[in-house]
Amino acid sequence: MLGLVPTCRGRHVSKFLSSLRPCCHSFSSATNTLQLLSDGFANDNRNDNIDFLFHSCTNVHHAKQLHAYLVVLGKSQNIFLAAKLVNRYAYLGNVSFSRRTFDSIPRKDVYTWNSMVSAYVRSGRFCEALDCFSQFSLTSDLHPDFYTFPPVLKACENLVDGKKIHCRVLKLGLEWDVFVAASLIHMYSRFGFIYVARKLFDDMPFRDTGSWNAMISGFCQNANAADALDVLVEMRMEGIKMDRVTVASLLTACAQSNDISSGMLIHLYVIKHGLDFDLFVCNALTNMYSKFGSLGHARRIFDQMEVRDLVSWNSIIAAYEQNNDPITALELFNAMQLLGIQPDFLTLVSLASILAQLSDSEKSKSVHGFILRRDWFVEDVVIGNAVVDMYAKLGAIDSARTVFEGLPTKDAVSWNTLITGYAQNGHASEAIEVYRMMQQCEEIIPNHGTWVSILPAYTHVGALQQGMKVHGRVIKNRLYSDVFVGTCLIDMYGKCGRLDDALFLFSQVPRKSSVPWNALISCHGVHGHGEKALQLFNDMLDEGVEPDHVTFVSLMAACSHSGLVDEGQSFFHMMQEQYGIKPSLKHYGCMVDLLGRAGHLNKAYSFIENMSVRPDSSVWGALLGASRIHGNVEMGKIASERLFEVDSENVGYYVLLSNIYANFGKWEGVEKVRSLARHRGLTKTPGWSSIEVNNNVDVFYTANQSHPRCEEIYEKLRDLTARMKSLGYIPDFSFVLQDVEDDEKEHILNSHSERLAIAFGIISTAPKTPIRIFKNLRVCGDCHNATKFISVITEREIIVRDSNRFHHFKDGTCSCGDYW
DNA sequence: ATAGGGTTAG
Repeated sequence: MLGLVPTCRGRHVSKFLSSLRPCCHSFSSATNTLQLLSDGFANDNRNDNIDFLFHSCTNVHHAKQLHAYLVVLGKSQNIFLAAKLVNRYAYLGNVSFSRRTFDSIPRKDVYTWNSMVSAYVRSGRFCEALDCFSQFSLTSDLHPDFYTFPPVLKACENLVDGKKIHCRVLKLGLEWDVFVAASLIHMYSRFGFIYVARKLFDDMPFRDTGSWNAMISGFCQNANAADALDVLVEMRMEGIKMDRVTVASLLTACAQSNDISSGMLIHLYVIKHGLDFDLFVCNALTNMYSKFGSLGHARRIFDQMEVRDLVSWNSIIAAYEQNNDPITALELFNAMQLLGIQPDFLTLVSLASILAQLSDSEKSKSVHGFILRRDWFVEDVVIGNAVVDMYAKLGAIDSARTVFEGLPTKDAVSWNTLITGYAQNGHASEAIEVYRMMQQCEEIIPNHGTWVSILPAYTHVGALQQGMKVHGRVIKNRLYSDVFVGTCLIDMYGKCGRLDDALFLFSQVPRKSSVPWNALISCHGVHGHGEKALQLFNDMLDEGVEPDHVTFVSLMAACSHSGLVDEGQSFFHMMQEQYGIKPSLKHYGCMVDLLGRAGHLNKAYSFIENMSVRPDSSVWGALLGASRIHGNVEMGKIASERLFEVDSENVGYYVLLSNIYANFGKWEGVEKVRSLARHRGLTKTPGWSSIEVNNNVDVFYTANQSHPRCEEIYEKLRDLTARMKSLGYIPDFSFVLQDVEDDEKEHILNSHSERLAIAFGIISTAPKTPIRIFKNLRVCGDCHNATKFISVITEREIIVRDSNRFHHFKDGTCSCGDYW
C-alpha cells in the first residue's frame, strides 16, 4: 500500500499506521480503508471500514493524525468524514477540537449539527449545547429531527428552557418518538413537575422499558426514593421487567435513603437476572454498600468485576475514605495509578480527604498544586470545598482561608466548611465572624451544615443568646428533628448552663443513634453530675442504643469530674472487652485525668508507661495538670519533661509548670520556665472572660483598664473584698505567679478577668439575677474561692464555665464541691 | 452515521 501513495503522504500514513500498531485488530482494516480513501474509492460513505478507522483512534493523538491525513488527502471537508471527526474528538473528551473541526465545515447538514450539539452534551457543557442548538435553528433552513432533541432536552438546566424545547418538539410532531418522549418525561420530573411527566407518560401510544426508566429516575434525581419505588410496583404489575438502567437508578435511591432491605432485594434480582456483570450496576452496588457502611460487600463487588472504569475506582476509593480507612483508600489510589488510569476531579476530592485523615501535609500540597495546574477549581465548587476542608482538617487554617478567598464561586458548603474549620481549630471568634460575613451574602442560603458549624462556635464562647437566635432560625426552617442539628442545640444549651433546656430538646430529637446521648452525657459531665451521666448511660443501653467511642470519652470525663474513679476505670475496660473499641489517645487522656485528679499520681504515671500507643501532649498534659492540683513538684517535672518532648509549642503547659513552682515559692524555677518559653518564642495565651448582657458580649482581659465602666468595676471589687474578708475570706497568694509584695499580690488577684466580668455582671444586671461567665482558660483557685463568698453577699447564682467544666455557685458553695 | 433512561461528590 505504501507504494501507492505519494511520498509526501507516505510520511503521514506510516506515522499514523505505526501509532495504530498496538491495537492490531483494526490495523489491517485501517490499512485497507486508508488505501481506499487515497485511491478515491471511498466516496460512497457506506464503507464499514470507515467505522473501523475512526474506532481505532483510541486517543486524541491518533485522531489528530487521522485528521492530518484527511487534510492531506483533501477529504477533511467531506460532510460525512468531518462529522465523524467531530464525534470522535467528543468521544475522546476534546470538545474544542470537535468545535474547530465543525467550524471548518462549509456546508452543514442535520447530522453535522446533531453531532456538534451532542458533543457539547457529552462533555457536560450544557450552555454551549443550547447555544449551538439556537445557532442551528436561527442560521439554517434545516429542521431538527428526533436525533436532535434528546441531547438538547438533557442540556436544559431549568424548566423555562425545557418548555420552549417541548414547544418545538410539538410543532415538528416528534413527541411520541420513544427517545424524545423519554427525554421529555425525564426533563419534567427532574424539575419536580411530576404530574406533567406522568401525563405525558400515560398518553404515550407505545411505551418501552426506557419510558419507565425515565419516570423512575426522574423521581430518584429528585431525592424522592419512595415515589420511585411506587412507580416500580406499577411497572412490575404491568409485567415489564427491570433492566440494568432501572436497577442502577434504584440502587442509588436506596443508597441515598438508607433503605437497606430494598437495596438487598434489588441486589438479589440483579444476581438472579445475571445483571451482576454490568459495569453501571456494579458501580451502583459498590456505592450503595459503601453508603450502608458495609465495606466488605462493597469490596467484594469491586473485586469480582471483570471490567472497571474510573467510576468504579472512584467509588471504591471513596468507600474506604468515607468509612475511616484512609490507608486502604490510598493503596487503591496507588493501584489505580499503576494501571495508568488518569484521576478526575472526583478522585481528587477523595484524595484530599484521605490525606487530611492521614495528616500528610506534604502530599496535600501537591494535591492542591495538581488541581491548580488543571484549573479544576473553575470547573466545580466541590473540589474547591474539598481543598478548603483538607487544609482545615490539617490545622492549616490560614491556607484554608486563602484557598476559600480565591474560589471562583462559593456556595453554602464553602462557607460552612470554613466556619467548621475555624471552630474545630479553636478559633471560635473567627468562625463567628465568617458566619456574620456569610449572612451578608444574599445569594447564599444557610442549611443544616451551617447550623452544625456555627452552633459549636457559640457553645465554645458561651454565647447563649446568639445560640438561641440560631435555634429560632432552625425552628423556622423546620429542621428541629434533624439529629445533628438537634444534638448541637442540646450541646449548646447544656454547655451554656441550661441543662433543663438540653433535656427538653433531647426529648424532641430522634434518639436511635448514640449521637444525642453522647452530647447529653457530656453535658452532665461538665456540670459535675457524674451519677446522672451514669444513669443516662444505663437508659441508653435499656433503649437498645449501641454506645461508641465518643460515648466512652464522655462517660470517663464525667467520672473524672465527679471523682468516680472506680466507675471510670471499669468503663475503660468495658469499652474494650464488651464493645471491642480500641482506646484512642482521648480515652487514655481521660484515664490519666481520672487517676491524677483523684490524687493517684503514681498510678497515673505507671498507666502512661504501660500504654500501647505513644502518649501525646494531651496525656502528659493531664498528668501535669494533676501535679498542679496536688502540688507535686517532682511529678510535675517528670510530666513536663516528657511533655516538651512531644509538644514544645503549647504555652499553656509552661504556665502550668511555672504555677507549680510558684506555689512553692520556687521563684528561680518560675523564672527558668519563663525564659525557656520566651527562648522558644512563645507568649502566654492571654486569659479572658466574657459575659453576655443585653445581647452584647463584653470581653475582659486580665487587668483590663479600657472598659468604659472600668472605674465602677474596680470600686465594686474593693467593696466586695472588704465584705468577703469580714466573712472569713483569705486571699490565696499561691495563685500569683509574680514575686511581689502581698499588697500587690492582692491587687493582681483582684484584676483577674473572671473577677472583672463578675463585678461587671453585678453592676449591670438586676439584683439577685443569675450571672453567667465564660473563661477561656481554667478558673483560678483563688477566684473560685472568692466567687463562693460573692454568691452569698450578692444572693446571686453565679455560673462560671471555664475551659474544663462548669462551676455553679450558690449560697456559698460550688457544684463541683471544690473538685476540679 | 447522530439520539433516551444509568454509576462516583464537598
